[in-house]
Amino acid sequence: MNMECGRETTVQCREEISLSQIAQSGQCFRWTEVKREDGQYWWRIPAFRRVVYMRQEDKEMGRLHVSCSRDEFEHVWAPYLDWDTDYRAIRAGIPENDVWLREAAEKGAGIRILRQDPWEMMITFILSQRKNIPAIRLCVDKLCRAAGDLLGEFDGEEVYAFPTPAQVLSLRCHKIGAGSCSADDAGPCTFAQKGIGSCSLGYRMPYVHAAAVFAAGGDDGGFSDAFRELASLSDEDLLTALMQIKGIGIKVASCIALFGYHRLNTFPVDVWMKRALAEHYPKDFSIDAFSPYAGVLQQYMFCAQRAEGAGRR
DNA sequence: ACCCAGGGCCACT
DNA sequence: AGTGGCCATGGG
Repeated sequence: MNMECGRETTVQCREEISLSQIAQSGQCFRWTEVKREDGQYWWRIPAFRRVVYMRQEDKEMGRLHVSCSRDEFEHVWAPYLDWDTDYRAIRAGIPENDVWLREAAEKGAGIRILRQDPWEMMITFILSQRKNIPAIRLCVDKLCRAAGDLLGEFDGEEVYAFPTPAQVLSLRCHKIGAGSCSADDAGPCTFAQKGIGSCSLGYRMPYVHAAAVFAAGGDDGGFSDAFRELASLSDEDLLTALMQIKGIGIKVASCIALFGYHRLNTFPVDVWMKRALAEHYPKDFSIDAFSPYAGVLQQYMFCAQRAEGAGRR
């Protein structure tokens, strides 16, 4: 019996699933790989105001060891991992003649589209713009430490929940408001007080503020009606509604829809996707060919293109 | 020092 | 309706 872990459960997926591939797929920015007291490397995953550990052996593409009860896994983490979606069937639908994509999909067969918190995805991808992935991780971590609730101490470090809209607004940094602010503004600045500058938000600070204003609502620090209604919109209407928020353009809106609302046919086009399309597809190619799971295929493409790029640079 | 990053806004045509 | 400069910050 492992006293530290409390419990450990082994679960078996019916198809491939790879924690390391998911961690590298650019959709989650808070996973941390840690060596625990049992000598094993685990992914420490904070989400939904909880923390769970997961690991798997090298050749166990479908088996997971998790640090929670079977009941919690089934109700919280299996949905998070999109446990029941048939990704093999999705890969089987890739056009026969698209050899590059078929190869990319086989290499990335363990990727899942996580069902993450929509609000967290909204803020995360707003601040992702013009940042590389390590910088996004750093920025999200700073924001959680500055504004989120302490969940506890894990592996010798404090882990914080992702802040609520009200908590983001409560930062009251003089730079976060929409209006300009002179350097001698003596107003409160929680960011500075905590010694973390401005959470590295940079010019995205008013965008984060605008999203928090949109999402904040209710007297209980919950979400606004406008925010809650997003979930019921069609894919197209969801993108349009998201883009009404200053700082959310088509790419960020697509990421929010794909990773926060599990709209598997939305196809975020970033610099990597532009390279992939330029290098592997004809100029007049239409991504309609990727329907109805364009978003899943996009993740295979994203990982494959980044792997190619890493070799050249 | 240099270039780049899971872009978007705004002022120009 | 398209296009280019600009934005602030950290990694490689």
